[in-house]
Amino acid sequence: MGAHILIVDDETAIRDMVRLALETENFKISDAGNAHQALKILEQDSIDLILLDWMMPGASGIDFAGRLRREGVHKVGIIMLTARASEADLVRGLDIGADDYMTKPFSTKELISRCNAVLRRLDANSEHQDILKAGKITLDSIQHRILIEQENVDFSPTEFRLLHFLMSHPDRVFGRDQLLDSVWGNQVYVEDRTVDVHIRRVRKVLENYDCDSYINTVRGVGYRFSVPKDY
Amino acid sequence: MGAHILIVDDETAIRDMVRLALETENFKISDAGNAHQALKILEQDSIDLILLDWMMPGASGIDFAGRLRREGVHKVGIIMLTARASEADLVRGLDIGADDYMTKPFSTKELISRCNAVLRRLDANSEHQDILKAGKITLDSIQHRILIEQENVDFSPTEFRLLHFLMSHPDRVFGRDQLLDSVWGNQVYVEDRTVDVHIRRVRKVLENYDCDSYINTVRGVGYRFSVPKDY
DNA sequence: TACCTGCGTAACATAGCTGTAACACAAGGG
DNA sequence: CCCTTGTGTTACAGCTATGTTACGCAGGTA
Repeated sequence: MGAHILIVDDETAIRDMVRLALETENFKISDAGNAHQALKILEQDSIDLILLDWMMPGASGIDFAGRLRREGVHKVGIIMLTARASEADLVRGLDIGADDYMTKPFSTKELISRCNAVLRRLDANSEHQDILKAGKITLDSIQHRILIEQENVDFSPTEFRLLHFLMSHPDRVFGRDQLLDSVWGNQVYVEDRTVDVHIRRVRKVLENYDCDSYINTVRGVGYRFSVPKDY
Repeated sequence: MGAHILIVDDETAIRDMVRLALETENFKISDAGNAHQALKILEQDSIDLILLDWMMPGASGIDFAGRLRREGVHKVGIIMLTARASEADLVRGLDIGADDYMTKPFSTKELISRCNAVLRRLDANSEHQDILKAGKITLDSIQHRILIEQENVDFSPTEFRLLHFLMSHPDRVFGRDQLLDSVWGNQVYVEDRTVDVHIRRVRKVLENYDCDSYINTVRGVGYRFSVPKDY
C-alpha cells in the first residue's frame, strides 16, 4: 500500500476528485473539510502527506501549515492547493514550510506526479531520521542501537550502516554500486561482491529473529529492504 | 542506450583505453584531445558526463571545468582524471564543481563504477516518473516490482526489462531488432528468435492474470504492447 | 607479543536464467 | 490444396549471478 495522504479542502467536489485520482494510484486517502477535522485525523493516523487548500473558512490553509511546522511537525509533506498564482503568495507558502504548491485547476497527472515527487524527497530525508522502525526491527541511530522484538542485537559497524541505509529507504532496490557509494562512501573502492558478504552477515543475524526475509535479493539488480505485508 | 560520455585527454592511448572500456558498457562515447575540440562537441551533442584530464596543453582540465560551471552548465557530470593525488589538488577540483576524480592509473572496473555512480547522482536530481500503469499491470522501476491486480508477480531480469520497455512505449510496434537493441543492448549479438522466446515467457506469466492479450503479435513485423480498450 | 574483531577477497557450489535449435503449428499465396 | 514463411512452444546445455565459507590482513587491546 502506498503512502497515506490527507486532503483538506472545504469543497466536497475537490476532495472527491482528488480522492478518486489518488486511490487508483494505490494511496490511502483521508479527507477533512476544515482545519479542525484535519487536526483530529492527524492525531489518530500517521499521515505522510497533506494536500492543503489555501483558502478555507475558519483557519486558512496557510495558517494551518504554519502552525504545524511551528509545532515541529516536519515529517509530513505539505502541498498547497491554491487558486492564486501570484509570486508573492507562492513564496509565502513555501517559506512557511510547504513542500510544493499547485494552482487550481490541476490535472490528475500533475497531482500524482507532484505527490510522488514530494514523497520521494521526504523519503530521501528519512536517512537523517533518528529512529527507524520496520516490522520487528527498531533502529536508533542516536544510541547506535538495533532492537529486534525489544531485544538489543549486535551488529558490526559496516553491518549497522548497511542495515541503516536499507531501512532508511525501504521498498527500494539498490545495486551493489549504489550500496557501495552510500554505505562505504564514494572514495573507497572495493569489490561489488563485498556487498553480498555483508548482506549475508546481516541476514545471518536477522535469521535468529526470523526476519532475514526483510532483505530481498533482486537477481541481476541488487537488494531491497522490505517488510512482508502480512505483518 | 546508455549515457553519452565525453573523454577529454591529450593522450590518445588514454582516450582509446577509456573508449574501449566504456563502449562495452553500452555508453555512447565521444572524445576530444583538447579543450577547444571538447567545447565544439559539447555544443553539438547532448553530453551527460565528461571525463576530463587534469593536465592538458593549452587550457588545463581544471580551468575548463571551472569555466563550464561558471557558465552555468550543471547538468553535465564531470570526473577529473589526474596523476596527482595531493589532497589540496583534489579539494580544488571538487570545489570547482567536479563530481568525482580518479587518479591515474585506474582500473577499467573502477572507471565504470565511478561513471555509473556520478550518472546515478545526476539522474536522482531529475524527478521522473517511475511508475508505469497499463490495465491491470503496475510496474514500479524503483522498487523493481511488478504488480498485477495488487499482487506481486515475479519476472526474470530480461523479462522485466522487456516488459518495462514495451510498457514505456505502449501501442507501438517494435521489430525484433529494435527490441534486441533496446532491451538487450546494441553490442550484444543474439538471434532474433530469442525475442520470441522471451515474449513467450512474459506471456506465460501474464496468462495467470488473463492479460497475456496485452502483448500483440504483428505478423511479419514484431510485437506491440497494448491494453484492450474494453478495460 | 599474543589475542580479538571486523573487513575484504578469493574460491567453490549451485540455483536459475538465457540463448539456441528443433519441431509443431498457423497464416497466407498461388 | 500444397508450399512457403512466420511464429509458438519446448527442451536442454551452458553460463551467470548469488550464496556461502574460509582465510589473511589490519587495527585495536590486554
